[in-house]
Amino acid sequence: MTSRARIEHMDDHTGYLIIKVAGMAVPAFERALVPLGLNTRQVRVLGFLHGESLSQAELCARTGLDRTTMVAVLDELEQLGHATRERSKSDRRKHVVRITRNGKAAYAKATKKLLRAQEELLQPLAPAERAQLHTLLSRLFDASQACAPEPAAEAVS
Amino acid sequence: MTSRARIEHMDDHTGYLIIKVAGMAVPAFERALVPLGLNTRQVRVLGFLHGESLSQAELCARTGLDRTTMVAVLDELEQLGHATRERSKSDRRKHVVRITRNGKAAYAKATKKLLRAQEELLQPLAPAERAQLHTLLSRLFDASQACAPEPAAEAVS
DNA sequence: TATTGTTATACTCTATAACTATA
DNA sequence: TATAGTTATAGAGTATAACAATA
Repeated sequence: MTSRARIEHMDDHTGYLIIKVAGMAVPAFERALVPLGLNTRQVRVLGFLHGESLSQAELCARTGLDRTTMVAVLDELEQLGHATRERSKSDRRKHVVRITRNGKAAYAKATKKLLRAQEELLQPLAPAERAQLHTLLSRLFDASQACAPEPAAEAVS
Repeated sequence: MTSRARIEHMDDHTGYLIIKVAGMAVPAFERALVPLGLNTRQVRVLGFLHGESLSQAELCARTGLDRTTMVAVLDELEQLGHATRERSKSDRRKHVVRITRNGKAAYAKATKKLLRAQEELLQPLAPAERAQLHTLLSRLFDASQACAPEPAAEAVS
């Protein structure tokens, strides 16, 4: 070869491809929630409240959000009428965070919107390929989680 | 089942999985470059300068970076001795940005570090699966690019 | 002394607009 | 008038530390 090998842009690497596709997914999801007046972070938190009432610290542990950020998110959700805070009777330092009926309805709508956005994002792939992609990404994510086990968080009353 | 359908966390959706895996990849790549005193943005810009000299505006078009951000990145690269700026003779408004010998060496090292980081990230997957993942992600990305065609940028002197 | 939630602060990123010099 | 590069500035987002209440 007359020198100058084909230029290898880091943009072509699989790792960077992941980042670029995520860069498409993030705004797509945020856009999908705009009509509901919600953002993905709020919806994520609602998702963890769907089955059980948790303290703010426990919500932080599950979502990976900072506790100062969690204060802001819950302020927003409370103002929207999607969640409530009340002091725990067993440990008065803690707040029991509950999702409201409104919050559950909003979460259901949000899930539909997000699934539609995902549908659009994954449209170039056939169903079997989407399943493949899901499996491959799950394996990558699970492998990383195996290293850093999270301490089990219990529900509060 | 006694009501209460299985809770469907948005964290389990493929779209969100992409975001989470990207959330692992970004810091992994940044960490890989720390020993070289570089970040991914700088390396990306270097990658586009590898074959040809470009104006800042053309670099912006290719990388998608804002022109004010590009100023900062090139300030950094210039200070590191990895790139140079000089006024174009054909159009004195433009700067011809060139990668230096040092810059090429740094880019080569950075590429190795990034490939190793990617290797680690993709380790849970067999080679054939990595190729699959690459193909699937490429299809998603290419499909999105097909909508917004970029105007061809020419090299400068 | 440690933990829960809160507030205040600082720091980074990004986006916008305004300015200059050239065309 | 429009473009290339630069600078200044404001906003959002994030991270840190300090604080009050409770354990």
